[in-house]
Amino acid sequence: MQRKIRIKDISEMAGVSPGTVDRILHNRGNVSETARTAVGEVLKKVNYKPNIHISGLSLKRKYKVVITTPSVTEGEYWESIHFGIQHALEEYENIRIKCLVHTYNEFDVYSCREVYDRILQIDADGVIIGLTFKEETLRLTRNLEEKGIPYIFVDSTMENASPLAFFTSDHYRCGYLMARLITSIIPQDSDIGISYAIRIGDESANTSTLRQNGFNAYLSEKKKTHKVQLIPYSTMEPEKNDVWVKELFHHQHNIGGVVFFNSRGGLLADCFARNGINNIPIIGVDLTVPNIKALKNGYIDFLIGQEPEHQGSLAMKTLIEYLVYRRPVKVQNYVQLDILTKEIIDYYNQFNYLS
Amino acid sequence: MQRKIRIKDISEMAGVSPGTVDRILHNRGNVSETARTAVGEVLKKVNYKPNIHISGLSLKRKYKVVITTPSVTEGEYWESIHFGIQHALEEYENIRIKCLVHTYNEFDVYSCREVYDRILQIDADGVIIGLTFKEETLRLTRNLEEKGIPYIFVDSTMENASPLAFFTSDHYRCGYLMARLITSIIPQDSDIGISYAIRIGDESANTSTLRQNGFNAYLSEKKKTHKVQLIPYSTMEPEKNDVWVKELFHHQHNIGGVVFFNSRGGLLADCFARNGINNIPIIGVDLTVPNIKALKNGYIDFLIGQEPEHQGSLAMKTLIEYLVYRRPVKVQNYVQLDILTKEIIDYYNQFNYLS
DNA sequence: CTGTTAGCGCTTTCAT
DNA sequence: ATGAAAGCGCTAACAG
Repeated sequence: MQRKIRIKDISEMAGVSPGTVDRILHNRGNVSETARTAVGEVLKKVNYKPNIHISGLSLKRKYKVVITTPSVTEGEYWESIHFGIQHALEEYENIRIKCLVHTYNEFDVYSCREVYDRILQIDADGVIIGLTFKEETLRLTRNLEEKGIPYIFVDSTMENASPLAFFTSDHYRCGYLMARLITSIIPQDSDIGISYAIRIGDESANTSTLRQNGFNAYLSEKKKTHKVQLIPYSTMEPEKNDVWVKELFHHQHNIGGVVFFNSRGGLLADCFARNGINNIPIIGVDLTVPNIKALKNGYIDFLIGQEPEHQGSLAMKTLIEYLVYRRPVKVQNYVQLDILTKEIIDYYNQFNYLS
Repeated sequence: MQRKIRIKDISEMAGVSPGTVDRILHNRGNVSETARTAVGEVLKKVNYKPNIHISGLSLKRKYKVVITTPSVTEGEYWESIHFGIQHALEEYENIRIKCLVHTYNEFDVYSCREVYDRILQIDADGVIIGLTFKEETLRLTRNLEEKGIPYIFVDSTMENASPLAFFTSDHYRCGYLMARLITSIIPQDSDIGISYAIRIGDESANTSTLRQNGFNAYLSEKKKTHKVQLIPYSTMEPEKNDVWVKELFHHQHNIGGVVFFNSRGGLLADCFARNGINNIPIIGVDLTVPNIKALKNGYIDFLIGQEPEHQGSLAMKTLIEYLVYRRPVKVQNYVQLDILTKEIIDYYNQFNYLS
């Protein structure tokens, strides 16, 4: 294992000064073709890996990064994404990054538009986007592209956009997995209840739909004959939920298990608990505080996690490495899908070890 | 958000020079009581967080770290642990660490003793231990303790030792989880086959036993009435395995599912495949290459992963931070237990994003 | 266009 | 016992 190669080593090999090598590495211009080729030759031979921490030490450049996601509620999904972003910033503490967080109301497209307009006023170096409204976001990304500002998606991605990268879980596969799990633990002839969130307006949540598609795909691929019953759920008028649930379950019913494709299933589990509905397996997504509580209490059987901290952290790290070194970026990045149960949820805390 | 506090800031507040602050921070001695208390006062007030990357830049001290584990086979469990350790070393590239890897034959206590004797000759700054033989390891750790050399366990820990820390999964809980999973997918009145590895000598694998205990605990807690049938498995005489398996399954049998508590289950799955035994759910541990293959092919239904890369990486990071800053260390560290299925195994590749 | 120099935060060395 | 100064690898500012 040889000594690490430094800029000084390269400059000596190429017969130029360290300053010139630096200029070449960072495309700062003011370099003769001769010098460029000489250094290029050396770079081909040696495996130079710049040390970003030390770069940061002398890098005067300040970067402005905008983060835009739905509003952050404590203990919920988006908070984890933001934690991950913070974690990356701590790891790259030597790079001077100003983080501007702009959140919008995910149930209100006007709020989103307003926030996006504000973002477009900012002369940002990069943007991390957690999207909800496709049309609005498309307008944003088009504008960013015109300005040459790179952007990265977290949580989900979108057609017709050209992000620098995206970090999401495979929502379709998530639904597919949920179908496999629920069908493996309920009787073959029972029905499956699907909880769906009532939304105002025509924007249906992208990720839930993808999961639903994956779910359906599994059922038809495996020729499963379970009937599906929809269970409405309202965030706006929570008092209705109990009524709906009662209606469905206090009659004769054949529901063997329930799945939910959005992250609010813990609340449905509460609703079941209140109405004395036990022994119905529930499978859901996201490790929000209410969901985890329901998992621990035994109301939810499986939760699928999509590593939000990891998504946020990877997005920010990727953006930083791109901004500082123009490091080539892999566009499609699918994070792991975690299956959590009551038995192992206690060990599910990432990033709590050292920092 | 205020500017980060530096040593220079502290020295100015305490009315001493940066050199003195450094001496205090690192317990290098040659400091008057007056200076120590003055700086101590300031440190209490401000939240100084040293920057280990920059420290490394000027740190002349070289550290020698010994890694000792069972021999590493490609695609197997211990390789992942070593990958994780490498990953941590890359992240802390500025710290000069010489890594001495000493592996032993995990089926041969004499090999282990020999390796440990060699290790004791080394004047190491720290040791990372993946243990197999308890008695031998106890002798090693006693000696290390006498010499004041800190050591960290990965994969499993041991009573009567005083490691700086250990990073393992909760094996008991792992077995408990496996019991929950298998019983939720097999008929109530069917038997469960348990594959066990035949070992030479009286050393039974610690981790497998713990898993077995957890498994049994679940069955009795939940009053499960499944009968358990043992299926021997030999690494030494693989030709016997087919015979045993045939014997068990070609008679009338009532085995609804099989679990294995060691990492070699993929081979048993192969054995099943060769003998035309399908449709028997198998649950196992560890994401070795053969296991993953069997999972993808549908021969294994669930694999439990214990984040070996993470274990290795955390162990090394912890050791480094302790060596450089005497950072206080949390002793007991349980990593996550991952439940993997065919559907999501493709997304299970850690550390593949940026490095 | 290019080499030299100073300086980032930290540790180490060298005077004092 | 302590402050001042040099230097780690890198980038930025300056002088040519």
